[in-house]
Amino acid sequence: MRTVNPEKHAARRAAILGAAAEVFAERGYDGATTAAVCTRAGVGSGTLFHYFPDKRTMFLAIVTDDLDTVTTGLERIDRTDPARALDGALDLLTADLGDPIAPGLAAAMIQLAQRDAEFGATVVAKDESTRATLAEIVAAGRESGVFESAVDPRRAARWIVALTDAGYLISDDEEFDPAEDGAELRRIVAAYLGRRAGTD
Amino acid sequence: MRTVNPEKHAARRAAILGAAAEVFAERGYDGATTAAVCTRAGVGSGTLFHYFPDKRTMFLAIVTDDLDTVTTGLERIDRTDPARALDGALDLLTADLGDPIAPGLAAAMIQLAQRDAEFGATVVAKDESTRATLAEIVAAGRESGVFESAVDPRRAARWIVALTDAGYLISDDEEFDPAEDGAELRRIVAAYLGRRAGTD
DNA sequence: GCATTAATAGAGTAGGCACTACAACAATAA
DNA sequence: TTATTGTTGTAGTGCCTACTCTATTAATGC
Repeated sequence: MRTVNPEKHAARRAAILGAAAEVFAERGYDGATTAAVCTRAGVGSGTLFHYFPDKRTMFLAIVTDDLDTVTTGLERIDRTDPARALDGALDLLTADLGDPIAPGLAAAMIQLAQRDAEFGATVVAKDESTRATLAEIVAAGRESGVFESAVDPRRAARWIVALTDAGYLISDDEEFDPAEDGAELRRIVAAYLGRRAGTD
Repeated sequence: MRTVNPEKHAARRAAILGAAAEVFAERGYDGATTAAVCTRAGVGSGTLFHYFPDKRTMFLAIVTDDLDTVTTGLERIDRTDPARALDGALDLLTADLGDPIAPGLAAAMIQLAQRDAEFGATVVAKDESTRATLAEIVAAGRESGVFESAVDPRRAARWIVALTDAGYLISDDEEFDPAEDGAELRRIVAAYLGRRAGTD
């Protein structure tokens, strides 16, 4: 008999996923070849398909992990103070702004979501929960008077998510600085919501 | 003898480009097949490659046309009044917000720009000229006191472009409304720049 | 009408793709 | 050691890709 070594298995799997994420980010979903992933991960194709049944599953594993981190994080946010809750939400949404593969991965996601109905549905679902949480925070902030602008909470939530997405798209720019531009993003959101001075 | 009919040639070429734009938007650059373009345009592959030497040239023709429209438009903007100039620039940047193929095309652009150095350079160049124009408008507005926030003009220009890009990203959403959300985008920019009330 | 040649379709081609079959290997349990 | 079984690499396999070749059609000038 021989038993499985779950640690080694998980480590190898993670290494392949890391290499795959880089390739997907650089070449997009269709542009990424399994051969390129094998080369970068330093494994043969037999090994690759021993760990993952197909290319699509590999991509889903990368992306849904990232999305889950955000959505579960948002659920755990303490919403008693709207200003703090907003800060926490923005922290989560902008957590990977410094990651160089983030913009490419985001573009690949958009691409596949448009064609793959099942994948698109899961992305929309995750997005919806993010928006719902943000909308609640915005609504609470307006009621308590912390946010003074007359924004529609749902529309505001959509735009805040879009704004963070936009951050990822420009994050491969030479002039982009994760810290500075992260702060700028917060300033834009604060101005948009009419956040009272001294609450940040 | 027989001469070329430039009108018919141009018309056919435009028809193929239109079909190609749809396919590129739906499937991304690598996902789009020339066969799919042929089917949608209703031509054989021989015809397709009679009009375009290869797939890449086809994509460049679509994208550079779009980019040129924006950059040349921005150059022609009357910059005497910063508030009006900003409005005009935003009009140009958000002109295609209602176009259903815009988000897919944008994603395909990002994807190819990351891998194709020459194409990436032209995209960056166009982007740079857009940013430069916006930065000038923002700087002028700050000097004249129309924009009251202490923003860095270049950074603000980058984020305004990012914000319009964000608009395209969410424009395939069910809840998206070109008119309403276009207005919301202007509100965000106005709040961000601290635009004095009554100037819009 | 006739010659010329642009325009077009469609079969064909070489290469690259995701994925598989399989043999060899290596780690464990007895 | 030996049997067992997860793990790995190599050499495919058939399909799909961008693109080409060639024969045919049809529009023009004389």
